[in-house]
Amino acid sequence: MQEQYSPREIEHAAQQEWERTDAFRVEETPDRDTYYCLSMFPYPSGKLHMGHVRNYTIGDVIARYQRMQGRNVLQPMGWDAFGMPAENAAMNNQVAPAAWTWSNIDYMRNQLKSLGLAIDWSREFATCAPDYYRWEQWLFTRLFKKGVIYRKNGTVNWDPVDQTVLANEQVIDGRGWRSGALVEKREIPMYYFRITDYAEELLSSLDDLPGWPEQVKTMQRNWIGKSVGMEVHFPYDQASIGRDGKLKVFTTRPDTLMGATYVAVAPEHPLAAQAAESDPQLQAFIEECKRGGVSEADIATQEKKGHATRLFVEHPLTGEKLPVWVANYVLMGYGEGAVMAVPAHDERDFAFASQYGLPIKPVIRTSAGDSTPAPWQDAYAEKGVLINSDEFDGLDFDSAFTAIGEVLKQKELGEPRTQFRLRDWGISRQRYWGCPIPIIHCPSCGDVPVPDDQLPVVLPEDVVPDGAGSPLAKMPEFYECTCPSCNQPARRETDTMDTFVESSWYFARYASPHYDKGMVDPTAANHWLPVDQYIGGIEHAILHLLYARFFHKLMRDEGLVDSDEPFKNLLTQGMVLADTYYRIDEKGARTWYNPADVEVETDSKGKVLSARLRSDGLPVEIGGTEKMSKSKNNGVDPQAMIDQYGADTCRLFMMFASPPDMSLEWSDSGVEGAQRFLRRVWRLAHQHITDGLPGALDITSLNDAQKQVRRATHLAIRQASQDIGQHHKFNTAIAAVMTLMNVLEKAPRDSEQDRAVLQEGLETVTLLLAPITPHIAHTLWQGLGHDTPVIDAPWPQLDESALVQDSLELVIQVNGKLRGHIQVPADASREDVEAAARSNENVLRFTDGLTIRKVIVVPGKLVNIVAN
RNA sequence: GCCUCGGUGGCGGAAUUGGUAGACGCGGCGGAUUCAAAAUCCGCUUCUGGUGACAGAGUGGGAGUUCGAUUCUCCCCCGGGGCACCA
Repeated sequence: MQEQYSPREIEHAAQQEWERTDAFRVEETPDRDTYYCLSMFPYPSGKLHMGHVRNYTIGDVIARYQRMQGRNVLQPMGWDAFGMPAENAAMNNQVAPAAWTWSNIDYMRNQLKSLGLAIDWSREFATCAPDYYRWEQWLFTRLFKKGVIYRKNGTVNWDPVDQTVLANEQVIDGRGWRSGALVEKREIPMYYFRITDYAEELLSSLDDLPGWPEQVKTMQRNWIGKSVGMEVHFPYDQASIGRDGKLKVFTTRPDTLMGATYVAVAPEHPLAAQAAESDPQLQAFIEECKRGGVSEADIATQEKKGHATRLFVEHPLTGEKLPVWVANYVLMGYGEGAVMAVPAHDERDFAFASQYGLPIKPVIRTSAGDSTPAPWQDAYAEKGVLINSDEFDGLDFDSAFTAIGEVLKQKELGEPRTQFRLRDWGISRQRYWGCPIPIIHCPSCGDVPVPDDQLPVVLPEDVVPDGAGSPLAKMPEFYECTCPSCNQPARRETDTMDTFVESSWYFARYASPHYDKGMVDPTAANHWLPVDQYIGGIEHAILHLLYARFFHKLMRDEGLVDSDEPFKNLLTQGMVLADTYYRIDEKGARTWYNPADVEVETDSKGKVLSARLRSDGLPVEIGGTEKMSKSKNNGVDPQAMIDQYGADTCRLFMMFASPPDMSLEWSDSGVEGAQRFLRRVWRLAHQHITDGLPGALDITSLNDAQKQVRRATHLAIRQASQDIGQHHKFNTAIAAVMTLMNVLEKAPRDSEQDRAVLQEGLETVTLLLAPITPHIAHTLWQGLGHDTPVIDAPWPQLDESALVQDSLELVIQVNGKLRGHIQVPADASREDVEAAARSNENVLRFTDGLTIRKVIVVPGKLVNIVAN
């Protein structure tokens, strides 16, 4: 072992040895305990950012720790390779998305390898490869035939200038991000997954996931949003529009039905369109509602507006005429796209009724009384006894629910129903760089799925999109085809799939990544699945994780996997945040500048005053702290840090900075300290090894000093084992090793036994650090005299007897305030402890003139004397 | 707007889940070593008052429960994430 710690050399050597011995390649070995450790695969955006380093180091620490527990650990890596950034890069640089993506993958693969991750690279794949997405298309055709996938209209953001559909991210303040044009809502046909058919199961099986954070399960439950309520029909007979019918609404408060004073429908509701046929003003209002983006955040924060129609519906119980309004706050996507409005007991309806002068009729006795004068009070929404409701007066919520449900059922005007907030998953995208939807539109046969023997539908790879419309729709050589059932000329679907589809099943593909007879090899898939530990950003808590759970169930129902859930344990990593900086051009478009290119001015207290771009010295706007992302250009490239300090230092620094589930504002202050710590470990080990390795440790003949050192070693084992193995708190595990090092550096090294105790300490430091800083651990382990590599060494065992102490220090409090410390024998009785506390000098001083009322003794911890 | 998580020294964070607030590290200050510097080592470092022993205050703000609250309860403020086409 060299005297100087030189990360570059030892990291290179360790990585070469792992590669030479294929150290992380795994196979299905039936007699071994398996552990599938999976980190969310990256989008190949160009370079790694700190969030990636954090994510993959966490995964690697867990994988290596599990290997030291003796398990057969699978840790794969791949690329979520389809997506919008490739199209944007293509437009900016005139490179085809495929070429851009593949070169990013090559660069980022090298970056990942330089981090020394224990990955089985033989299983690597990219989702943009036809032998991957072929099976996605295969599953699509199966599901389409089963009716799990269907076609209907959906609403998208339309940029009238660029003549293209925009993603929500591309709509900023209601305008297209490139054109600056006001965005409109537009209805187009799309394919949908019937995820709502699985809503009940997706909800209930959350209870079978004790290894998931409560926070994520809560968010998913709320997202699925099961509510029990009533479907209520309001009949209408409208000579003016020549149609009869029933307006269906869903309500969770049928007990307030007698207080309904109007109904409101979404602007997209068919009844709104009917009413507008003879009403130009209403027509104009509906047009106005089309302005702006489709995202819920936009819709929910816009001003609540409504417009009366000339239509009326009948109250299902009283027959009273209720006016029909069109309101922009009613969402077409939830329930029936129509609501019954009870202004007296719903805050939003109350505001709307007040604004438009609609009647407010209280029908519930609440804690605020029998009436509902303005302003709104939260108590108005309470459940209570019914009033002003004829035959239902005096009933409480539950009996009113039942009674009103029965009457509605008799009249065939409604019945109890469960409603989910969850909507079916629309997956059609009018984009190029995605998996083609395997459907052929035939004038006589309709939508025909592409037969298995014609899969995959290969995406042409040399296209450079221009940002106007869908490129595939302009390529006859792609879309012209013949119908598989009737052989007549037909047109291939030119939409591609949402990229969430690829990331919904990749975890299963890793079990048999090169299998060419099916989506997965069921034997391999069932060997590895479910994933034992899944690690990824909290930002995926809902969408990705819900879709992956849904897909796993779809695959189960196709007989491809046996398990019900894909991820047994989930660790949601907090995001790495960084400041954002931008400038706005004359069109209103924003250009984002990387924090590395910006100079920040602060006052004497460190408060940020202004920021300017280094290259031109001119000011930039400060956009706040956000997650590192391509779109805000605030990702910090870890490469410079890896080059300067090495992978171990980066890994150590990143793991020491904070616990994995906490969000982290990026700052590199402290990297030096991580490096300094590794140098100290190296130096002590080097000195120890140079002195010659000691003989065996004899724990029966240790002196007090040696016992203290050995106690420190086993305290570190206890702390690190809990922190890494159970709580995934790597920062405190590292702190424990640092504390141990502080002891070892001062430990005596004179006798053979001194040095045997130190040997145990240094071996412990090496083993505890092995998952976190694997390269230095690899070298130290050899130096400490071991032939087998540290990756296969067992995790150190705690010797409880090393922790035993003869005496303890207790805290003495008077009235809860710290007043002193006493040293007592470990086996002292409660009486002895109390007596020692009472006679403490400081206690006497602070209780002087007071009467002692109570003495609380917490064994091994403290004594609190209550006096007044 | 809705759902969810968080807020502790100058900074990152710790606190065995109701029992010594600030572990461990960064930064800062002082010292040793050195011709000098780097590196390394030692000491101090929450705030206020005091030369000091020490005392008081203190975990976003306000109230409460308790012998004792960073931890539990209620109200409020601020920040992060998600909101179905960023991934």
